[in-house]
Amino acid sequence: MKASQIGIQVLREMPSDADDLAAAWLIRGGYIHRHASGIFTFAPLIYRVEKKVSDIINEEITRFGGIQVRFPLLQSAEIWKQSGRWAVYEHANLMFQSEDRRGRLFGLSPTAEEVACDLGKHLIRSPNQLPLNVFQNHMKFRDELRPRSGLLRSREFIMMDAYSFDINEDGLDQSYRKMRQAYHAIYKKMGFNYIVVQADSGAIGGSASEEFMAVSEAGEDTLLYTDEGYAANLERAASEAPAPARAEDGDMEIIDTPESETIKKVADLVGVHPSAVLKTLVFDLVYQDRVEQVVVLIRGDCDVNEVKLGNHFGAIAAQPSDADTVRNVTGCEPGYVGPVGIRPGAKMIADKTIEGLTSLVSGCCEKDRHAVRARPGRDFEMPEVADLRLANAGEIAPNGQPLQQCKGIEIGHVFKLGTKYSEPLNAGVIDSNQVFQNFHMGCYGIGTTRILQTIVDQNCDAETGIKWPVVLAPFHAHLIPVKADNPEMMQAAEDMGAKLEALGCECIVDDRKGSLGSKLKDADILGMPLRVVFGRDLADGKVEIFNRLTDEKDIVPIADAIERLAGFVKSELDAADARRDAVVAEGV
RNA sequence: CGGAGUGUAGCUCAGCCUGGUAGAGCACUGUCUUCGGGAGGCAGGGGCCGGAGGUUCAAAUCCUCUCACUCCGACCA
Repeated sequence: MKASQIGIQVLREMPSDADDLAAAWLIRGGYIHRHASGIFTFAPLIYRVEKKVSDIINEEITRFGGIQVRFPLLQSAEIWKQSGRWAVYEHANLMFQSEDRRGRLFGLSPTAEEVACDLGKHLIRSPNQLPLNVFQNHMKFRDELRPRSGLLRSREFIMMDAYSFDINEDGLDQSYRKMRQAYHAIYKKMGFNYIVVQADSGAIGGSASEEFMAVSEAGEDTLLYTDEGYAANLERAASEAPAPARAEDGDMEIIDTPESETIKKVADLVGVHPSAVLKTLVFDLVYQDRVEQVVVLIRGDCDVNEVKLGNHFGAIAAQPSDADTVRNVTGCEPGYVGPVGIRPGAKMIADKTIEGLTSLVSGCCEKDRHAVRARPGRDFEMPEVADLRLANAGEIAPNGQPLQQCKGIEIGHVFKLGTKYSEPLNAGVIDSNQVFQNFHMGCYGIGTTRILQTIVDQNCDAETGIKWPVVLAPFHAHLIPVKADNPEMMQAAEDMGAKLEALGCECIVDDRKGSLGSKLKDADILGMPLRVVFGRDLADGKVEIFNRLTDEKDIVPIADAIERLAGFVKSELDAADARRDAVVAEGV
């Protein structure tokens, strides 16, 4: 393929507004072009990568039992209302919604549980047809409040989404494990550095859920993990809270604490550790049809995990209430709220960190005053207790090991949905006992376009550019004749290109005019793993070959160059397959 | 949705405060000289200065309103 004929345009400077290095390289390399906020055009080179990524995904999902289908992008509001998610997405304002000419409501698919469930309902008439696992690799639309980081959070993207149908939980377990295995095969083959973490189910819902996270500083998710066995998204992670400071018992007393609206100020003023202070917060619980408030009690040195709180009450979301709401609920100024003296009838809940504490500094719902030596159960009623605490690095995980922290990009997610969708959509089959059973469903997502940028993220440096791994590179070798108008150099490059292609090494011949320096610079940025320069050594029948992945440079005869380049490509592709095969061999 | 910014050539930006013929570098076209890590000369093409109103003899520049985009936060497969 000739470089002049496939629309290559490398920018001289970094795009000024990119917040993400990998996105900046993709834009600068001319791989992607921003059309509007969170919407991109894919140029020919990145399209080739997308194709390779999709091929690997489709092949492995198929290997592990998936069967490819196509779901509508434009989906009727009716089915979303049946599952109850129209309101969820409306609340988040996340779905592109519009009307047809007759005023019927439609939404652009942000995900496809409803239509998948509907397909299952029509396709499956007998338990003998189970399990079924249908998947597609297609566009998704989400009207993100704030698109950012190039392809990592865009409003239009490609996602592989799979939906499994089983007749009972054991079947679902099996389907779930197979997909999990398929994911490992896919990410190993692509060469990702990733970990699997326990996750919150979010708007999709369901029980078990795990995320596949590419380890990256550019990631939006914070992950907590231990050396062996435990890893979780911060919003889901559990840990033991550090032991609280000892506090002196005694009778409760109300004291003056002027201008002490924060935990730190109160603790300093009274002369205790923050862990001896009771933190009292008011949250809005957002439901489909209403918003309620709840007062949360937690130890002063800990923070509330809003996801855990929302999940506990089955709410769509939990968020801190504004100051006026706090006043309405508690009858006092924010900063001095406490269970002591709170307006009667307020709904309350306590985090586990409060259990067993006998002497706390607490707000007493009077401005500039606090209660000291307040005892739960004696000085105020102890409400329901739950784990609502945000875990921190350094604390002890459920497996007894200390938690470490890193950032991650979510490149895949697996969910056990159970009957969350099949029940409201009335989807299922009659089992062998003549009893109707709702499908036990699983759903599974891989961010295909997100992978494109994540691969760059893990395979680039800030100074020179991208270094595509061989399995996903748009082309394997970048052939550069020093002078494009020198017939011998051009001919040599084209000859070698043809021979390499025949051996499975995809080539791009840089036939563009321009100095060698500028072409090498472009090659650095574009990041093909192999490079050949046809120049002064051609007189001796030699070329310079350069391996960007190993940094090896050599001047060798043309025939040797062909052998080494094709050999390298083959060994890299074989290695990728071997990584995949190792996963397959593990079995399910 | 809160906060902070930015819209001038394909890209990066200057000009705006203090109104007076629309600029630079890169990219692009032609040409000559170069020719192994972003070469140089000459000649060119490319703009309703985001849009709409206003003020003015005169607006990229001042005023009002709008739209778009970016960053931080909130939110989020």
